[in-house]
Parts: sequence; structure tokens; C-alpha cells
Amino acid sequence: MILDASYYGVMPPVKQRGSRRGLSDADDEDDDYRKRRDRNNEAVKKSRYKTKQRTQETFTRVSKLKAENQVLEEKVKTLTKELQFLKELFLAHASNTQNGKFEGVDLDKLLEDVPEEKQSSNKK
Amino acid sequence: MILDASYYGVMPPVKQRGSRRGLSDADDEDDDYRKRRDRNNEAVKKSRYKTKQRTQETFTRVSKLKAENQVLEEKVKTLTKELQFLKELFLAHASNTQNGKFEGVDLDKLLEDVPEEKQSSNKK
DNA sequence: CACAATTGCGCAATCG
DNA sequence: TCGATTGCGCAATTGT
Repeated sequence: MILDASYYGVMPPVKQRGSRRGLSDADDEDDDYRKRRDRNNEAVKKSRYKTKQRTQETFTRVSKLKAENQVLEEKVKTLTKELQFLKELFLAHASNTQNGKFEGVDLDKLLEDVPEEKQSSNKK
Repeated sequence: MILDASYYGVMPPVKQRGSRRGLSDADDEDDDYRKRRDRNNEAVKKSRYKTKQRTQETFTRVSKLKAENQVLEEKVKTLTKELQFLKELFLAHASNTQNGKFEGVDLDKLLEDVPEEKQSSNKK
């Protein structure tokens, strides 16, 4: 924030022009000033354009991520159901055989979560 | 986009003031003008503030969605591994029993995708 | 028609 | 010195 009150109403970087030479000094200095102003105006446009682009891209990004998220969410749902189904099938069969064991594995424990030590054998 | 060349350099909504009354007409009209300008300047600030807020929120949104996405991605990965493991276990056992059948279900087909008609029984 | 909100733009200060 | 940013005001335009 600008606290300097002199900010308001301050004029261009006037380089102490005066009546030194009467009329002619306005030429090169004004030209110079205008040139600088014009260049800055271009820079401003450019900068603001870039900002707008970034903002736009960010909005697009949000849309894409939301879509991606939905897909993943659906995937998780599907996989969970699949797993649930298999788990039930598993347990149903297990109860008909060896009191809770299947292939020598404790199904309840197995199906609670991923067996960490088994992941190495799943080198996809 | 502005195509009207007269746009550039146009002055305030000057209401045809002149020398009608010499000095006094500047008072109320200028006051009115200033009031309008001030109000607009406030509106501009407000509007730009809102825009900034929205933009900022959008950036935040992207971050959150990215994080959410990673979690979901991880979840899918985990569930997939789990499923893969069970499928192998399943098949291994099945081959030891009834030539590919388990509980009367064709495992290969079952494990390819979610059995749609079974979902109704999974009312969780 | 009045008024707030939005938008394009230029100026000047400041940053890098 | 010079382009890039940023805060700010003005005026045109749009929306209520």
C-alpha cells in the first residue's frame, strides 16, 4: 500500500524541465517520455495477458481434475465391490472346509487389508 | 474490443458545461461528477478484490484436488493389488479342485470384471 | 433513468 | 537502463 500522500497527483518522472531553452526542450524529452510510456503500456498489456492465460488454465485444470477424480472414485467403488464379493465367496467356501482357513491363510486377516509382504511377489 | 477510434482520448461524460454562467456551474456538477467517480472507484476496488479472491480459491482448489487425486490413485493401486492377489489364490485353489470352477462360478470370467448381476446382493 | 459491477486501458511506482 | 508487475483511477459498457 502507498502511504506517501504525494503519490496521488504525482506527475510523470518529469526531469526538471523548465524555461531553460524556451520552447525546444519539449521535443526530445517528450519524445523520450512517450517512448517510455508506450513501451510500458505494451509491457502492461503483455503481463496482463499472461495473467489471464494462467488464470484460465487454472480453471481448466480444475475441471480436468474434477473429472479425473470422478473416474477414480468410480474405480475405487467398483474395485471395493468386487473385493467385497470375493471376500464373501471366500468366506463362504472356507467355512465349508477348514474352520476359517483357506490355503493355509487366515482369510479374515487377509481380507482386512493388503498383505504388505505379498506385494513384492506382485511385480505386475 | 473497442473499434471506435473516438474512444481514445474521450473525456469524462462532460455534460456540455460551458460559460453559461461564468463560474458557478462547476460546483454542483463537479461535486456530482466526483461523487460518481468515487463511487465507481470503490466499486472497481470491490470487483477486483472479488476477482482476486476467486482466482486464489481456484489455485487452492487445484492443490486440494491434486492431493485428493493422489490418495485415490493410491487406493486404486492398493485395491488392484489386493484383487490380483486374491485372484491368484483363487485360481490356484480352483485348479486343485474342479477344473476351473469354484462354487460353481467361472473364476476367469468372474475376475475379469465386476459381476453386474451380483451387485444387488451387495447392498453393503 | 439511476446505480453498481465489470472491463479495457493508461499512468506511475516498484521490482528484478 | 529496461521489461515485468502491481495499485490505482478513468471512462465505456453491461447488468440490476
